[in-house]
Amino acid sequence: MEHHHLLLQLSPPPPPPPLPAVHLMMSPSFFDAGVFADVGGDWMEDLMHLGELFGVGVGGDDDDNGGVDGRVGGGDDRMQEWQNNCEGGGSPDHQPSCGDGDGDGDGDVSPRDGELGDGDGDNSATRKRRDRSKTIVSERKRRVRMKEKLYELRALVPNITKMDKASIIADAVVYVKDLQAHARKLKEEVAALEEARPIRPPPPSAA
Amino acid sequence: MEHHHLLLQLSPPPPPPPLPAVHLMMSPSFFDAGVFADVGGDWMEDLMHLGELFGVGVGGDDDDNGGVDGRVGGGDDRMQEWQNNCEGGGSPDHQPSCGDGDGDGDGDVSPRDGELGDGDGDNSATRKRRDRSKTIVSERKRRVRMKEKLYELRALVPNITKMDKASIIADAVVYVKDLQAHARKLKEEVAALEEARPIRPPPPSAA
DNA sequence: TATGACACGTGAAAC
DNA sequence: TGTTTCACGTGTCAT
Repeated sequence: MEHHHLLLQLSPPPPPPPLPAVHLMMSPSFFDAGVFADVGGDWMEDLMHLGELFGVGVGGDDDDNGGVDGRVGGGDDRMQEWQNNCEGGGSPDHQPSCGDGDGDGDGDVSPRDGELGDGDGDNSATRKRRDRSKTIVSERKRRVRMKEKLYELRALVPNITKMDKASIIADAVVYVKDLQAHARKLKEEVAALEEARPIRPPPPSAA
Repeated sequence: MEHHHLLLQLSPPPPPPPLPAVHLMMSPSFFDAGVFADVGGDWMEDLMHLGELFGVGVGGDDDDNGGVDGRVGGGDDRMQEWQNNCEGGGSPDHQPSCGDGDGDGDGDVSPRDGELGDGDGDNSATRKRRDRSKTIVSERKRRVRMKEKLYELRALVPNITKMDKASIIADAVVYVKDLQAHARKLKEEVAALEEARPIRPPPPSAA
């Protein structure tokens, strides 16, 4: 714990340092020889989908940020670490992340599909592969979106102690409580002050 | 098999709506016959670790929440979905979630260890298994902690539009901005009001 | 049927 | 050393 990282303590408006410089790297095994080794021919759609996040392929809504407010944190999109892309590479078939007992043999198509049908390269295995990589991209977008929201929340809270995701939310919680209490106190103070002088209703100043 | 789980649906905090009734279920295959089928003898520590979350084993700091304030959301610990517990069960060895090319044959010891040494059941494989399940539990605790922080943040924000994790944070962001603007306006209003009456400095009511 | 949200386990990395 | 945080891919459920 203690995670010193950098603890930059940025004030809300000014340039937001993109958070502790976590992971930020690109594994050399991506775009490596092993990726294009024994796969048949449909690795392209995987790369297209996987590349959506970078903005290289489709001009997409990568930076969603248009939901809450105007400007927020700025583009702090970063590249993640592609550990072992696990798809399109050495093991084309799914390794379902756990021994699931293979009770449901619904899919489980023959591996290394693609050139065994010769004519139709769009059998169920290819289709499954395709929308799997689409799911991966969607999930990654979802993660990025939540992280951005977390960053703008962090940018609003003045006293950040730690940079953990959970600690950011915790600090935001105490800050919101403080702010609520402060606003309430201020409000009743202004009420008492106005009550002391009934004449001249208060200048509304700003609507 | 198609283990349909059960969907126990216990409601965590009584007064506040417990969030969208997300997943909340317990698979019947946990504590099932398959778990104790062919594993040798060291499944106990796994269950002990895995059971820490429930509070059955170790009297631990499951409900961390004691960091921010007094009461907040209450203990909204809930049980997660144990899809296929993947550890200690049918496949004792690791299925590393992806074909990692097995370039590092560091571990990969013979499965069903534990009673083959008779005297020392603590070889490297067992040790690795053990601290792996410990990592799993730690990670799960981390997830629960962050979720709880998110819930108390949600409890503070009055106008919640959606129940998504990202939307909760987004609504909290706009609420904090509103609150800050409101407090600032109130503050200058009270300043103007005090300036209009210099005599008798206002009793601070609550110092 | 397809998409979104979620919890999970897991390797890497920072402490 | 071990612990903790993180992003990832994946299966499942609900819309």
